[in-house]
Amino acid sequence: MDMKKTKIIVADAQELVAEGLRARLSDIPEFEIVGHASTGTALLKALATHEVDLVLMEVSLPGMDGIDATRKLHEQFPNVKVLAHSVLTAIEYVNSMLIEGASGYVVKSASKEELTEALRAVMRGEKYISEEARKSVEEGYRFTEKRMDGEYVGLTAREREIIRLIALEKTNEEISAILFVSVDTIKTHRKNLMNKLNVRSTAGLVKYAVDRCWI
Amino acid sequence: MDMKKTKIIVADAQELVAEGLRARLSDIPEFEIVGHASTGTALLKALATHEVDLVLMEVSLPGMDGIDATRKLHEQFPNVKVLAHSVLTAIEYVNSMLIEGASGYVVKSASKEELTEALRAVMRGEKYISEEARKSVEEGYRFTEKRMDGEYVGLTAREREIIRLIALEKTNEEISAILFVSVDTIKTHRKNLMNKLNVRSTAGLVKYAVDRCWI
DNA sequence: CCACATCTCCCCCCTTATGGGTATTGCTGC
DNA sequence: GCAGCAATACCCATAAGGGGGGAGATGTGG
Repeated sequence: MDMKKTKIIVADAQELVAEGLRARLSDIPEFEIVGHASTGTALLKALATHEVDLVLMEVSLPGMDGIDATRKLHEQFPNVKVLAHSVLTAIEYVNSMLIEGASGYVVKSASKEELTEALRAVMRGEKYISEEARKSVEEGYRFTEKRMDGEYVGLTAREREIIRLIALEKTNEEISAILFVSVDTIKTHRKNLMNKLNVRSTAGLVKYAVDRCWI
Repeated sequence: MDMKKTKIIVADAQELVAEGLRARLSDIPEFEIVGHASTGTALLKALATHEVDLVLMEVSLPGMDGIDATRKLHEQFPNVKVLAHSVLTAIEYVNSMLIEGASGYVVKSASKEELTEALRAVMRGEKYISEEARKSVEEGYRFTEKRMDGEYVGLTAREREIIRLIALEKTNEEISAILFVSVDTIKTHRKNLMNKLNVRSTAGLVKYAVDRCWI
């Protein structure tokens, strides 16, 4: 019999989700939810003081999102495992989380059984990816020509700055004024962003920014 | 002593939120969560068979959103109270919910105490609106010239169809082909949408559509 | 040192969107 | 029947976005 419980922190903007998870896992003795963080920054702070085995990480987090939080987490706490836990299943998010070191990706609508199975798999050192996420990634590759190489391209800091301003309804000219660069530079960044994210208009960029809570 | 419990259904895309609410209200005997619906359609179906006093309604719901669901709910079940429960606090959502007959608007980050207070107020026949939502509405009026009259302008069915297609990265020409109308018509709708929602670009329209889960 | 990535800026050309009108049709409510 | 609204369509114009290319200035890491 295993006396050592797996200590879990839930990173999710909504505390209600954490409470729901706590209720859901309450009768499974091997797991214990020891805390909740509603932002990436709060999560890193909590990890510094608590002993934690695993983080159930939402991708959409205000401030620092789940992808960035996972990167920083693995730099500072390489032994803490991360299981992504989100409604988003688009290829960009799944790939980003796995690249940053997540051990799996469970959709938020997963049943109690699937969730516990995923948690156990991750603690055994295996990967677990929900069917929906896996399917979405496959279809993402099927319907795009730009990603057939299988390589994920992350955004640079500058690109994030710009996509955020785009989502805030700024025009290229306004953005160029804010960042003190030429309008052509913004146009170039915009083109690069659309190529990287495989979208064809402002709408796609905005959706990406909103999904990642960059609003 | 009141023997009659208030029967509540939670309408939220995430079942985890419903579980969190159940856990949160479990030690308050006057309330009982009798069900959960993850879409507006499912909610109306559940109301037809269950006896319910109040619906805790998320604004963002897949399929039929919370605003439409509240309208239909009040047509079919005028005695069921609705308490909006969402992360969104933008003026459009708060006003829309209240106009459609919601008795209050509680933010999702509200404490257990605030939530129970809101539930009790609504069951007494009073209105309850969270501070954040109230503030957002006031500021919405302060910073816009187009809404100073205080009148909320709802979107028509056609406008929703079009804003959805815009958010799906369609161009005006593609939308016109899908709906079998002229490009000029789409342009007109687009202009009307931007005026009604008080945004100045595609980005604003996309954010609105995403927030309402029209994706 | 070289390779690589990032950020910057420029060229050309074309499409699309935005903002101001006006106007017709049909439907609904008074 | 008339007022009001929704949906349709057109005119004018300018502003903004989108797609192709190239290219110099950094800094970082192998």
